[in-house]
Amino acid sequence: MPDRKPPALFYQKVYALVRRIPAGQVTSYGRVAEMIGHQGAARQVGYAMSALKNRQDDPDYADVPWQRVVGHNGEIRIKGGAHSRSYQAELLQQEGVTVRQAADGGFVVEVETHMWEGLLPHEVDRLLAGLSSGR
DNA sequence: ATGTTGACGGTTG
DNA sequence: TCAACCGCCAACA
Repeated sequence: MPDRKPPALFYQKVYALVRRIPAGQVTSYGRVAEMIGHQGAARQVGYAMSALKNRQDDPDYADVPWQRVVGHNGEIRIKGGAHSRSYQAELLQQEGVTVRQAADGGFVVEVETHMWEGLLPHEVDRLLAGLSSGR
């Protein structure tokens, strides 16, 4: 059952910012939280990513590049089993991101070369200005 | 209003 | 080093 209610404001902020991550680069849950002014809310950013799977057929949210958000150390943290993690790794590799496979079978993005610099505070302000009112 | 739930991140032993 | 804790805080029941 897809979720057709509009997402809560916090989620909208997360999605708006994640859409700005350039292809071929990544950022972390914690950095997303910090940039939108919710320092320490990294887990909630992950929760927002998880909620996207209920909106796959909603054109307003189907284009959010969720695969570009990883753990602060580059670790792929998506739940849903090994298949989901290898899928995220595959999507990233397709856009040119270096992903290594760790000894334990997990995947780790090479953050040293692919970490996104992020947006400046005033750029975030502009991006998030007047959310909540529209879709 | 209150308790539970996490696609986190930092600390501890 | 690495696993186990534990604080975090918005959403949701």
